[in-house]
Amino acid sequence: MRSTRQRDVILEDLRSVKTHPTADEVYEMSRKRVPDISLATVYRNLERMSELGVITRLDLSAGKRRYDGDVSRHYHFRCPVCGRVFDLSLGESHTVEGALGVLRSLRGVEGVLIELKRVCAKCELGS
Amino acid sequence: MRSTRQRDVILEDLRSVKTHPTADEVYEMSRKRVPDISLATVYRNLERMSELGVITRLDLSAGKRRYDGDVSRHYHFRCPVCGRVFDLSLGESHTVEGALGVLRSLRGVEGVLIELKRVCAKCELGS
DNA sequence: GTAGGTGCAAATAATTTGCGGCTTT
DNA sequence: AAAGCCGCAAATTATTTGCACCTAC
Repeated sequence: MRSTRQRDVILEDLRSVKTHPTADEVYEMSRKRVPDISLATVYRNLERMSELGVITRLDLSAGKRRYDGDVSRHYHFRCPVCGRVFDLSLGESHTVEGALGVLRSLRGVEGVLIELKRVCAKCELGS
Repeated sequence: MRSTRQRDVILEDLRSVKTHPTADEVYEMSRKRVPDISLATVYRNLERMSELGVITRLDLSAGKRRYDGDVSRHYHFRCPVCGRVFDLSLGESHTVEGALGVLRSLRGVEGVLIELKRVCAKCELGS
């Protein structure tokens, strides 16, 4: 994958925020520095970079897909009302159970989704 | 909400399967008994019934929304490769932690998503 | 009788793709 | 120069909506 102005800006922009922007939101950010960038390019690059593991793709909303510039191991939760996606720290134990504890202890945010990145056997086995 | 042939068939069909069908899949099922049912009617009814709590709407895939005829308290997980959504029992402890234990103990299926049905404070507080 | 429901077709919304031209390497 | 990108516009996919007709209560 070679380096282009568009790709670099998209990645920088994605990494500069802690929200988990949609392709559209990244497009609006990147347009400020590369005014004639196209939405298709943003989609293509986000897709490409998530395939390569440079960024993370979040399929946590039914409507829009979101992206995360942080590829370190952590979980997310999403509010079913507003659709926002928040980071969830792993907690002291560094396990999912720990993350659930952190989630419960948060004042205000009660949490919605926890994401575990594994694949079911049916898929690993081929089809 | 009054009872119509279409609505009744949609609900029966949804309840008759343990997969978590998309609107499209429900449409294909219901068409067998009500050949001239329209996809719009299926969408409208699934949406309506999930608002009323008669069925559950699952926003677990980025692409398609899925529906569950089982409204009892339970969680789901989704394979990130094939997109299928499976039920996850709550386990002996009847808690999320219990469900995670069940998930881990399953041979083959290792799990992907856990869903907690709560809302974040920002939403409860108004906006 | 009428409020609510239905089918159809058109409209949105999110994402993907074909293609001719431009840029890295 | 060649492979890889890009912008644009058209195509797809999932879902929603407007409207005229229909039907359960």
